[in-house]
This record gives sequence, C-alpha cells and structure tokens, in this order.
Amino acid sequence: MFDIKWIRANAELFDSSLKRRGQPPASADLIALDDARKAKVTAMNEAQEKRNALSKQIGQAKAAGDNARAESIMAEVGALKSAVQEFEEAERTLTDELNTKLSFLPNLLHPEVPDGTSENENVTIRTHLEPKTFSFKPKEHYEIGETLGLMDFEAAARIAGSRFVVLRGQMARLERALGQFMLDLHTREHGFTEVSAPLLVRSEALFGTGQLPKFSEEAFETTDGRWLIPTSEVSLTNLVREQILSGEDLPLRFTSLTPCFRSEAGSAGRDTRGMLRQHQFAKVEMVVVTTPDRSEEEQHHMLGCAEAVLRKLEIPYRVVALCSGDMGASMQRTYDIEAWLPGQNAYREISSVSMAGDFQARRMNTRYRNGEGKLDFVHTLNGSGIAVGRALIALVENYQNEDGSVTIPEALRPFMGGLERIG
RNA sequence: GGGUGGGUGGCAGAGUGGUUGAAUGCACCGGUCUUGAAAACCGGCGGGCGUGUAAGCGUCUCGGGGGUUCGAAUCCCUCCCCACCCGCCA
Repeated sequence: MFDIKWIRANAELFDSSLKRRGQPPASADLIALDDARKAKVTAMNEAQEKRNALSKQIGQAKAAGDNARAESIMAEVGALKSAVQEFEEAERTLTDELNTKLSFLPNLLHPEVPDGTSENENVTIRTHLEPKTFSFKPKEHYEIGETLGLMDFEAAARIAGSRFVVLRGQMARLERALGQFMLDLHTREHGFTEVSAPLLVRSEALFGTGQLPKFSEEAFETTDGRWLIPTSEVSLTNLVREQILSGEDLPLRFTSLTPCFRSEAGSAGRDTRGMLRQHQFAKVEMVVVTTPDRSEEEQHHMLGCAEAVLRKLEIPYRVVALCSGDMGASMQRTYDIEAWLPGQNAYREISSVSMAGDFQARRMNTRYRNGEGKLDFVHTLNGSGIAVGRALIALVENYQNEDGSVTIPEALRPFMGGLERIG
C-alpha cells in the first residue's frame, strides 16, 4: 500500500515503476483525487471548528442564565450541523475511493530489478552444480513415482479431483523427511523460529500480505468467509499485524512448514501432469520482519538460507532475478531459485525470495519505534525455504537410477531412518 | 447451536452526559543524585488527517458505522471482534 504523500513527492518514479510492470501511469489521477479529498477535509474542519465554538458558547450562555441568547445560538448551530454532515460524508466517500485505488496498486520496483515483460527476460545471477548427465533417458518424477507405486494421481483424483496427489510408503516419508530437514536447518543454523500457525485466516490477513483485494480468485474461500492460506507467508507475516514493535526486537525471523492451497485459476492446461502444480502442496516458508535499513541484507541472507537446502541435497540450481513483468504485485524485488529437473530437461522454480519493503507493513499497520522513539513502518520479507513438493520432484528426478529406484542423498538419510534408496 | 460478559493510549487499568484526549501504575524519553549503574526524586510522553518552512493552530479518534443531545468514551440502534459458561465434536 502506498502513502499518497509519497506518491505526490515521487510521482515520476511511481509512474515509471508502474510502466515497467506494464501498467498505465496513475499518479495524476490519484493526486487529483487526493486534492479533492483535501479540499473537503479543509471545508469539513472549518465547519466543525465553527460548530464547536458555537456549542461552547451555548454552554457559557446557559451557565450565565441567558437562555434567550443560548437559544438563538442553538438555532445557528442547528443550521451548521447538516452542513458538517454533508462535508463528512463527502470526505469519507473520497477517502474510501482513494484507499481502494491505493490498495490495488502493485509495489514499487527496486531499481535493480531488470526490465522485462515475461519470465523469458529474467536474469540468471548464478548457477550451482552442472546438470547431471545420465547414461539413460531420465524420466519425469511422476513416471518414476507411479512405476514405484508410491505416487497415485488416480486415487487422488477420485478423492479430490485433478491437481492432487496421494503419496504412499517411502515417498510419503520422503516428503515428511524433506520438511523436517529444512525446518531443522533453518531453526538450528539460520536463526529462524519455528511457528505453527493457522492455515485458515481472515480476509484482513490476506489483505495485509497483498493477496486481497486484487487476487481473490487465486485462493480458496470457506463458507464462513475465511480463506485457506495460499502460502504460510500470510500467517507468518500477519503475526505482527497491528503491532508496535520495539526496534531492539528486530529482525524477527519465522519459519513454518505448512500445506498451501491454491486454486490455480488461470493456469488451466499448464503443468497438468505430475505434482508440479497442485491445489495443495507442502512448503517451508521463511518470513523476516525488520527495520528498513536491514531489509536488503536480510533478503540476501534469506536467499542464502534457501540455497543451502539445495546445496546440502546436492541438487543443481540457478538463481534468477525476476524481471519487472514477472514479479508479484506485493514485492519490490524477487529472486527465484530454479532447480534442475532432468526429466523435464529444464530449470523449474522451487523457491522465491522477496522483499516487500513497507508495502505489507502499511496494510497490516505494523510499526516499530526507531532510535528516536518515532514510529515507522517495518519492512517485511519472505521466501520459500523451500517448496517441499517441488523439492521432492527435484530429488526424485535428479537421484533416479536406471532401474527405476531413487537414491536418497546423504544429507537426508538421517531423516529417512538411514534409508539409502527407494524402490 | 444456546447463554453471559467485554472491546479505553505501547501495556495494565479508571472513568456511565459537561473544559476527559481521557485518572493512576508500568514502560519509554530528558534531568537531578551517583565513580558508574540501580533506587529515589523532578519533568515530559497517544495516533491519524488538514494547514504551515517551522513553532504552532485546527480537526477527528475510547472496536466500525449510524442515532439521541446544545454537548457522548459515557444513552440508543446496528455490524465486527474477543472472552467465559453450557451443549456438540476432535
């Protein structure tokens, strides 16, 4: 959420950021609306001031026993009252309109974000490990999983429909092991606090992180008006909503392993096979709440935490900086980590590490006291650390053997009861 | 699902129609004292909006909205939220 005062002072920058996201300029319209609002506020204040002064005089007149004078002033105030109400109503209408427009705007882009209109223009920052070469044609994860009888898409479809999966036996355990492994890593080595938080949240929470009002079709709403979280970023970030934090307590670092639920409206036909794009998937999320000056540093730290997962699992990946046209609306800068999938012969997103600046903090009204005791909005960041479902895909595909079995990487064996291979 | 009680400043907690934006305590900031710190004492201390270079001034704000009244944190209506008890269920 933007501060209209900031837009006034930075109109050009604001519009150019919108343009880079492929949207038309909005500052002129917003400023005009705010001008109208201000005019009403001033008129309203003047009318209120007059009313208050006269009301006071009534009290004085009555105290002095001058009832005639009191009544003449009362008549005067009576006339003023309706005027005050009209101003108030007009002011509220304009303020609501302005806030609604502001709430739909995407975040300002960080200057380093590369220009582009689609993922094709994302910029690769670095690559870790060369894609493994296979002496046979590597299969896709679902072929491996189905052949082993450990991934069952048909059963899932009978129970829940398409875009669900049933994992069985060691494959189910593998998913659990991956989650445990990641949580242990982040809590023991990366300074995160593990959190178990609601998966079902109020609209206000989704508004806070920016999924509402603009992206309501991407999440599932319950019959009682709550929402299934599309990511635990929502629960973790909203942990600090409507709070005034002490600067000394920052940064806060939270992590959580949760299911995530996405309607995938608009992605019909994309990634329909396998468990790459599901309505439900497990993800370890990291959220950081910090002071503005540490924000960028924390993003790089978090990116490193996510990378550490893949490094320990020895899965090839690359880090890309998302271009302006591919970035999420709430974010200022995003790095994606893409794992190599031999079966697909492609890199696919497995983590996304983003910086929101004060965009979410404003929507949640989360502030902290700085060194001078002044209130300021915190900065928030989030990143997958990492997507468990996709990590399982990457693991199965990268560690597949010609006989259809899957080797368990060293780092994960302690979480698999020492098991060295599946199948 | 049934019933009851509540939502006041960073926190706790007074306040049921008239200089109350709001007592008091804690926290916080400044100062005195101290070698330093603590304690004690003195002083300061909500937020939003508008206006102004600023100091300041104005206005709104005691969960949201509406109403009664010359005047509302205090009365009425309505919505939201929270807590507790009973029932049901994990």
